[in-house]
Amino acid sequence: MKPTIHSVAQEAGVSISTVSKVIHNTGSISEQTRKKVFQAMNKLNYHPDVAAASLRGKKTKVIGLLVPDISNPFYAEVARSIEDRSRELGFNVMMCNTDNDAEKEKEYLSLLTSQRIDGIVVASAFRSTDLLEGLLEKGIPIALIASEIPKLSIDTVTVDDYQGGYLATSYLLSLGHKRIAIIVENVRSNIPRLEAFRDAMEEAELPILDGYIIKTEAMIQKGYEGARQLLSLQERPTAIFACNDLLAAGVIQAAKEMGFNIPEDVSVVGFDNTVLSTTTSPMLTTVAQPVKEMGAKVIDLLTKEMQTSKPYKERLLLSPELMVRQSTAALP
Amino acid sequence: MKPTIHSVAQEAGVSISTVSKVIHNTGSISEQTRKKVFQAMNKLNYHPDVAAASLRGKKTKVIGLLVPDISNPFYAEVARSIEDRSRELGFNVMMCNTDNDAEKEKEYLSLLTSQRIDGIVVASAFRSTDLLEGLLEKGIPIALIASEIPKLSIDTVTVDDYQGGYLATSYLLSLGHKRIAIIVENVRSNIPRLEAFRDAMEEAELPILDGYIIKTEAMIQKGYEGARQLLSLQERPTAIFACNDLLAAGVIQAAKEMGFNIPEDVSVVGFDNTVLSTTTSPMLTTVAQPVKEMGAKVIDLLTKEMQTSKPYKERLLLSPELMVRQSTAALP
DNA sequence: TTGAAAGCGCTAACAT
DNA sequence: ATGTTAGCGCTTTCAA
Repeated sequence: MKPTIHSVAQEAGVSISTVSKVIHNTGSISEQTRKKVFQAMNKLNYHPDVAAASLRGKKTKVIGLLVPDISNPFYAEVARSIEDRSRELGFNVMMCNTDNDAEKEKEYLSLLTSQRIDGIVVASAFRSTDLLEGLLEKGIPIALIASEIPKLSIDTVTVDDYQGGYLATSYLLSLGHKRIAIIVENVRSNIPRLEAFRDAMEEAELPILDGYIIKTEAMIQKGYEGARQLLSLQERPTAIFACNDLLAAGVIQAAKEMGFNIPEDVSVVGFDNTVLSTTTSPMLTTVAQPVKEMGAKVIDLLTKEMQTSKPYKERLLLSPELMVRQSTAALP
Repeated sequence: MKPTIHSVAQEAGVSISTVSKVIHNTGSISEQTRKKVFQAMNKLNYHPDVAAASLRGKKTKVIGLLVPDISNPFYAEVARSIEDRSRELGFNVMMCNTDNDAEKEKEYLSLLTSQRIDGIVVASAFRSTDLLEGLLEKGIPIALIASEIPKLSIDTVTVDDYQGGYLATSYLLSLGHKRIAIIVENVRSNIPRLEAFRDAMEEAELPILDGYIIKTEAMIQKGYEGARQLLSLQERPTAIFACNDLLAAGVIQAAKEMGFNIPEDVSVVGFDNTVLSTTTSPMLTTVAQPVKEMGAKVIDLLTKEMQTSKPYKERLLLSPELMVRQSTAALP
């Protein structure tokens, strides 16, 4: 039998409330009693039952995490940083993969709310926001990471996507490229990246040619297909900005397969700075998101929210950094 | 206020036990009452509180997952497959990163046991096994995936590591390679891979040269260092078997940097068939683990164990498959 | 400084 | 077919 607070009390020859006080360091107990209780806990290898404690209004020390897909290296790194910080603060993380699918998002949300979790971190797209709104109204602490929902007042941590897109585009521009194409993922975070691309091109008084903007999903295969399409164009681009590393990896594959050299014939820039960016060949020039900091920050915001529901929400935009590697070169 | 079984009962004008019966479809209730209750649940948007239910001896529907590092693509894929199957069966997954560190393993185990989880899946190394033994004795369902502890009687799902190692080595042998080196990770699962390597070499009556066996950790950087070491040898290997894709990616980097062509000068074989194996250039020949099946199987074993503690444990060895890509070639 | 007792939301045995 | 009731392990007044 698992030891309970009763068995500990019995073993120590005190009442259960005394044991509870010792555990939580509340009330006042004599040094002697405290020692007895600790001994009993050790002897029985007692661990308080969090479920029972949470029934009495305490917290569960569990945080729900909704990601599109943990096997996507970017989200794996996000998850890691979140779990690290959570553990430091004594929280466990419940992992949910939504595939950005509205049905799954809904299912998980209901699953999580019946699990009495203390808060939710969302990295999933949530194209339908009413569900989140509902939880927000109920006062369940929620925070967003690497995804934004502008119309909702909600704690958010993202990289500055606009700045990232601008960084990537203007770097290609500075290299002398004029025919630059972009492959974006069809999610909210990519909108500012595309916008920055447009702005940078306009500032440089350069046109975005027909068919130079491709919207697709975050898969290597999709990047591959997009690149084949772009590189088959009459006027093919000399540089491609792929809005995440997965897409960029596909672009590199396609370009090589079609006989183009990287970076001599085509420059490629990615986004995220995942492991992939160091295993492609040439290694990928990419926009780095400060994932460690983002994960830590989002948990800090969430736990702050759990303590006292703040009247205002915070929106953190961390700065991206361009990692120049070998997939980009000056136009000859 | 969160609705409780009481509020539902009141709303529906019945007793709480009737509501409970409706929820669990037990006892007998009239169609009419059932409908009333469902309506009330919907109206209040009621979700049963799992914590409270679990207090009464029911299950928590939570599975703990211990992986070394979720940001390692292999474990990310393992985690994904585990979560998928868990969700199908109505379980949530609590994610824990141990870094194969004994301290963290211990901490998480104690954290998980006080969380009243229904079972634990372990992919972490657990060099010290007494902790697991303790849980096993307590009757907590545990299952291992992609890691083995031969001396413990415990449900286990792994790829046939010996066969995988044999597959890789004999493929290189069949290509005419004679000077083959190996880089292994210093964990249990790699022991049979190394053993198979030795056996295959012996059967081919080929020696394993001095310094041709390198033991290290699963990091790109370590693979890189290992390869630099190997390729600097007087008698350098013509083929390198890296016991996971991360190491193999490092090997490819080092080889290229030193001016060797792959596969012309050096053949490289990896293990795991993660995303990385398709983003390296050339793409990596590697031993594929059937991750989807492994994840599903381990959850099936675990849930079976949760229902009735079987007197015997199962050990599943799934077959690996060699994925031949472009990093290997016949010796000229 | 300590202990008794009420109840958190729920299930299940037992009554009706 | 439906309701009453006794806890599950714990926290937290309140009383001693």
